[in-house]
Amino acid sequence: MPVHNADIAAIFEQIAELLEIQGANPFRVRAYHNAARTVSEFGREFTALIAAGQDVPHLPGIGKDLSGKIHEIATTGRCALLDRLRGELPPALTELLVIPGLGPKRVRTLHEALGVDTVAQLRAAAEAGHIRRVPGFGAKTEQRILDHLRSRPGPETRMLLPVAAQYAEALADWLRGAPQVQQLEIAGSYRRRRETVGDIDILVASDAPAPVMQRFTGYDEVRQILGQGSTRASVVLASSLQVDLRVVEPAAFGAALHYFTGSRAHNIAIRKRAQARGLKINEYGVFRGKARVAGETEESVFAAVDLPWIAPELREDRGEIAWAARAPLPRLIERADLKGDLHCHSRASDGNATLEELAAAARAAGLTYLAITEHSQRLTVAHGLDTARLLQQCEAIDALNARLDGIVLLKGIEVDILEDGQLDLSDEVLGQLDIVIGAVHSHFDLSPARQLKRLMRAMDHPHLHVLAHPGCRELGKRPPIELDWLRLVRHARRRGCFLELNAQPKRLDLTDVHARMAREEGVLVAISSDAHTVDDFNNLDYGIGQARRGWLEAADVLNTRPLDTLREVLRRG
DNA sequence: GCCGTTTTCGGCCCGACTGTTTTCAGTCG
Repeated sequence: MPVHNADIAAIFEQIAELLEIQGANPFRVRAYHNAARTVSEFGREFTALIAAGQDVPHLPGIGKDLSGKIHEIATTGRCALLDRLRGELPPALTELLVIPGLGPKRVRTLHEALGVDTVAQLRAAAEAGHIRRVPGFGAKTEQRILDHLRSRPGPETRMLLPVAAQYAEALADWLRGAPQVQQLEIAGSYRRRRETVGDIDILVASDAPAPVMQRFTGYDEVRQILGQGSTRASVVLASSLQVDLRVVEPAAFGAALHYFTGSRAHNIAIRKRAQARGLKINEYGVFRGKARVAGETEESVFAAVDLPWIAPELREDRGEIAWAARAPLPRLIERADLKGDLHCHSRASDGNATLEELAAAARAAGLTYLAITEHSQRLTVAHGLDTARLLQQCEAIDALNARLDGIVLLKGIEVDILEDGQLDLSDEVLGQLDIVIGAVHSHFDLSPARQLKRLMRAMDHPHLHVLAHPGCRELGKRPPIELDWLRLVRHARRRGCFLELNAQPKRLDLTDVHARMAREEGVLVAISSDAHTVDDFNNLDYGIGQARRGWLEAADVLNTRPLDTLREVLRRG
């Protein structure tokens, strides 16, 4: 069984949790948590690197010991430290940590006092009334555990960004109705434009917190109030979305916004930087001793630690701080930079709009060209086009272009990449099109080596311009295909191919990490709506968010070119 | 366990809220 980076990260997470329950040095615990994150975000598979005879590369927070463990896990699939810890503590104890109110200390106490090692044993102990008798516990804690276990809401679910947006924006509007609200921002991973969000963080500036808090907990979608203080409250909405509200005075809004936007790792790094300058940063401002020296705006907070403002999408502690300290950050792409869209479907395959309707909607969305890229014949469920139908559509597009104003339709196809890397239509017909995007819609589970070979072979094809939704994932449904991404990206570079960043919120494929890899390797990215309806051009906003998380500038994106430049770029040698 | 314009040792971000206490530990973000 191949060992993936995700497997290494999972082992580090479990080591961290078991060490925590053992009461180990919290900074050692944090080192393992950090390492898990770094490993899972690293662009290449360690197993592949090591198999190629290379060393584990130097990564921040990964020293001699941890890089040795990465090597150990990648080559053996096991980790001696984890095996030892599992012998010392029942591994199932870590499953208790997800229960609200139970952290490492209390889990350990329950283990020692009551012999509780599993969720089932915890439930039995709670039902028998044993937990309330343990020192440090009480009736309320016991009840809270029981409530959670009885209402067991299944595995932790994260919402797609546009789904969360509906609930979050409505609640934000409701809060803005309070006259005491002076400023309001939805912060957290929502503001960082992560592809999914686990909860919503709302920040309000107000001189009168109490009525704001009251309005918040009185919102009619609130199902449960998890906690409520004078400046902070947590609720669960009927949709199961958790929302946290924080109210601060206006003079602290910038500091609080920075704090509440995160990511946590970014915040920690910024606060460390402040420490080194004799400053302290918290949600109330930047302080030298007791004097507040900054905090009204985010810019002032960054300036206090000698940094320019860093866009929320970059705040993941992926090198943005060191970068900003020595050079200008990328000027991140914006929606207005997009000149066209290179992927959509009409009624001819599985879309539900006509060519004319799509053209009008694209023009209304500010675009000047739109590639029509139906599925190809192999995808029968989507009414994929064979050669005859494709040529018919080309004629229809020519005719339509003659009448259209302000937008040009490009003749294209989303051609299926077959299992062996061949394309689903002949060279002859593909050569007549303006643009060919290729996509995998089957055999997602080939071995990484075969999958890579398949995609590289498809890219070798002289007429293929863009590899569409390269990871083939659907968030929450289908995992990405497995392959060595750096080799794929470098092959695209050699062949003059481009990689799509599919902007459908359920896909957002490329990932942020791979988009950044493409930029660093000099491969242009196409941000495409994959529209199937006239409303789907709104997807482009989500694609832009993902692209910004991948550090992309307008110049890194294929479809920021005006049409004549685009045509030149597509004519690859 | 990591890391170094104070440091190879001794630090490591910071505060709100809850429940169980009677001054605070634990959890959470």
